[in-house]
Amino acid sequence: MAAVKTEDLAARLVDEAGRILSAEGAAALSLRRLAAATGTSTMAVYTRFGDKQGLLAAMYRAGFERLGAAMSVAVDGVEDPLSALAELGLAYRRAALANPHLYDLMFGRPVAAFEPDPDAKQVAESAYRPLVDAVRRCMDSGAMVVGDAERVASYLWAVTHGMVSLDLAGQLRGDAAARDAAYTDALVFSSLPFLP
Amino acid sequence: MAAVKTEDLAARLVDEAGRILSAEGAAALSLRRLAAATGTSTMAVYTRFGDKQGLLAAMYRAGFERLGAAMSVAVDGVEDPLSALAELGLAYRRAALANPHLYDLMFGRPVAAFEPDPDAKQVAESAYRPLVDAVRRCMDSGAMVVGDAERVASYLWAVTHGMVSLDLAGQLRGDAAARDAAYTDALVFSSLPFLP
DNA sequence: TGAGTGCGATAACACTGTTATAGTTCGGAC
DNA sequence: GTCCGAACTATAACAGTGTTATCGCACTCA
Repeated sequence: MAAVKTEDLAARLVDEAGRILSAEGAAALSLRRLAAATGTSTMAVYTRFGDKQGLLAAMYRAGFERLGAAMSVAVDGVEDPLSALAELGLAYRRAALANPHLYDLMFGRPVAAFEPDPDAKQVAESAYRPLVDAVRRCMDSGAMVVGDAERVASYLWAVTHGMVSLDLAGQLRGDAAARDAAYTDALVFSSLPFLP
Repeated sequence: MAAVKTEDLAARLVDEAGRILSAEGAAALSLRRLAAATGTSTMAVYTRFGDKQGLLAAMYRAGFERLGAAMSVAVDGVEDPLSALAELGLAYRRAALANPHLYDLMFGRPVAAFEPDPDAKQVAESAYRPLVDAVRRCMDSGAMVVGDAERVASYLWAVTHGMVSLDLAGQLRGDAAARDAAYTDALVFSSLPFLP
């Protein structure tokens, strides 16, 4: 028994923790529960991640890595720069709605004032990179007025994040179809100030 | 001793809980701590609010009531409809930055998957009303293209909320002044699509 | 004055994250 | 083959959490 490499155990802990978080929320994610589900003891978390915060930080990193990957895939092969921008927006919402609790961990403080360490924030930056690149492509191709790409990207991100966040908090009225439509409208509105 | 009416005790519990939440975050808000600070026992929370969720719901309500009041005051006496809209946006951010943890409670799920009950959401709606009114005034006065005021207000709210939320999560780069500027820029950008 | 009733204080229960201790297992050296 | 050393893990204990049952007090009303 115990034919599991230690490297795999760390990954399995993060995976299983993500599963519990997605399925039952932050309140259900206890170390005893996680240890039982992974077939080990709570000490595994402490030797691997230091404490629960370390585990959450690893989940935070994994979440942004997956988000960044999903965003990259979304624009892969899309020629038209404005279409690529729209695809990014749609992919962002899709990822958030597919795993709301993980989204909470990444963009809120669902558990005990968890503060990501600086190098974890670097990973968050990398998920933001495809958006900046897409905006820059729009400017280079003349689809957008030339300006500060970072600033524009930051604004576009705030719009998508705001819509998704209000949606998840139950603050947007209307059924699912109406909220879908409101989101695509928001994508259009957000880019209008920067079109030539 | 004990010259405190029961009505006052409920209010004092909510007040003191808000103080602890603002000062030290959600992790520090325990019932024993709250009871000690208020000079009573944990049972007071259970007889008044049922359980901790009930206390959080009361705080949620109080937060939105204060937010709505702050928004109403912000537009009070402002004649120009577009200026009123801008004042609302600034007041919103001011309120959020003044009490980030309460903002988390209202727009996220900082503690144990707390779900506000429907009538508490009604209070949240009332805080949203001044914004819809301001948009409608813009449309009536010709400062904005006539359209669905609720939909436009929802979009404007998403922009402000998105900017504030990313700011609080530490996802916006730049110093305080730069983030202030980015916010006022965002207020301008957000209204551009609806100007005549 | 006395009965009744609602409310708060106390203490216990099951749970949480964390840590100290002890045991187990695995690798390599003689 | 045997033994040592060093990780790692399981177990159990500690302080703290939300919650609840029990008990006693105080206040109200007849």
